[in-house]
Amino acid sequence: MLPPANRMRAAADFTTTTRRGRKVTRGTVVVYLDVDPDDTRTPLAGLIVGKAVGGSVARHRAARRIRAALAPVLHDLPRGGRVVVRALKGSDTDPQLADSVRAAIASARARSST
RNA sequence: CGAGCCAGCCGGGUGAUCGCGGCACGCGAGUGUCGAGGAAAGUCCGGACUCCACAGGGCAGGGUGGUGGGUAACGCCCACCCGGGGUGACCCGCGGGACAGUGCCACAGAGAACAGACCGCCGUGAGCAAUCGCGGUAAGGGUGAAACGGUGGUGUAAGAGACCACCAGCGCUGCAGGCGACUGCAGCGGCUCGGUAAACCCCACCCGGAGCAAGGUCAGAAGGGCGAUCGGCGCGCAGGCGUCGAGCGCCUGCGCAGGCGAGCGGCCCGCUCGAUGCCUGUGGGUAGACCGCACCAGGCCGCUGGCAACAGCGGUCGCAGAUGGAUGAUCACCGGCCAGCCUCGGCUGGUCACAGAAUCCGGCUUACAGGCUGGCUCGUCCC
Repeated sequence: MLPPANRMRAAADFTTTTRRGRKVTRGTVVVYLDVDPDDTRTPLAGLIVGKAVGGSVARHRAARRIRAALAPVLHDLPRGGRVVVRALKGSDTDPQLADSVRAAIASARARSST
């Protein structure tokens, strides 16, 4: 589970990140990354897990695995960083899930810094 | 040993690293402790709790349906009865009423609900005859899920409960057993009556509405407006009188309610509230925070009562509480299950179900890889 300070809770954060942020698709996940230089808060991360993933058990498993993959890379993000990860069908059983999440974030950072 | 019936239970384990939520303690870093299920599911019943309504009565609407018990309650559970199935353990049944009324019963068939006559049988008339007409009949054939009792006899032109005996069934009476549903025995009766109520309906009993986004607190305007009671009357219960009788009318007693204005949650009679109020106006909000929110119809053990469901008493335990939503991620070893190989004990590969709390309990229903325990029945063999 993510530390409380890094959890994205407000609906407004979700909409701005998915609209303004860099979008990178890898494997069974879609990552949106947005950096707001005027915001000095710690980086926030949020998840979108729809019914396409499966039933309640499958959705929770996908969310937990994505959060676990996200935890080690969160502190590398700059202040004001906003990450939203959307789970696609099959992500609850995808063995490469953690690699896909980290690769997508790295790719999005590389593109936004240019 | 084989086949089967019933009840209860488990439903991965251990370790390492990195994490999350609640509670308690601590100034703090932190420490300790607890952290998904038998179905948490479907949301189909029943309750607790909350708000609204609530004197009482009637109508409408919904539900339940053998009997007795259990329970906070139930459409649940237990025991029994009845009907059906099985050699048996045992299983199955939305199990009141079809002489209160109405409706419906396809196809086939001559005829399907005050039955009916196709073939046949019998009598009679015509005809040389084959055959045809008229009448009688329902024993035999045929149709159907179902054809208005069965067997034998008397009887007859042929036949028929037309009559007789026994049997089956229906109804009534008596006796015996049972708290009861009901059962057993005896007698009598008309001689025989269809099904469907998960069709309307009738009977008995039960039910106010909405739901934890219930509901409450933070939450607070200033200003303006709105007010009053003498009607002889209402409802229920009991008793009396009138009446053929009554649910009708009158009288008496007891209990409840109380006239104006406003409001009223199925409808009506009617009822409720009334200045800490209502209406208006203005400002804010569009699920924000906190409370509700987790210790109870509680789990386990023992004793007592009961066939049992269950109840009583004593002891003991503390058992999730999130809100973009915790209860996990990764790895190693072990263990199930399936397949292949083979030196019969291992190796290799695959796989480990259904499913994730959201106010809380009691049930029902549905889903579920694999496994364990106990009791019982039938068959075969041995002692």
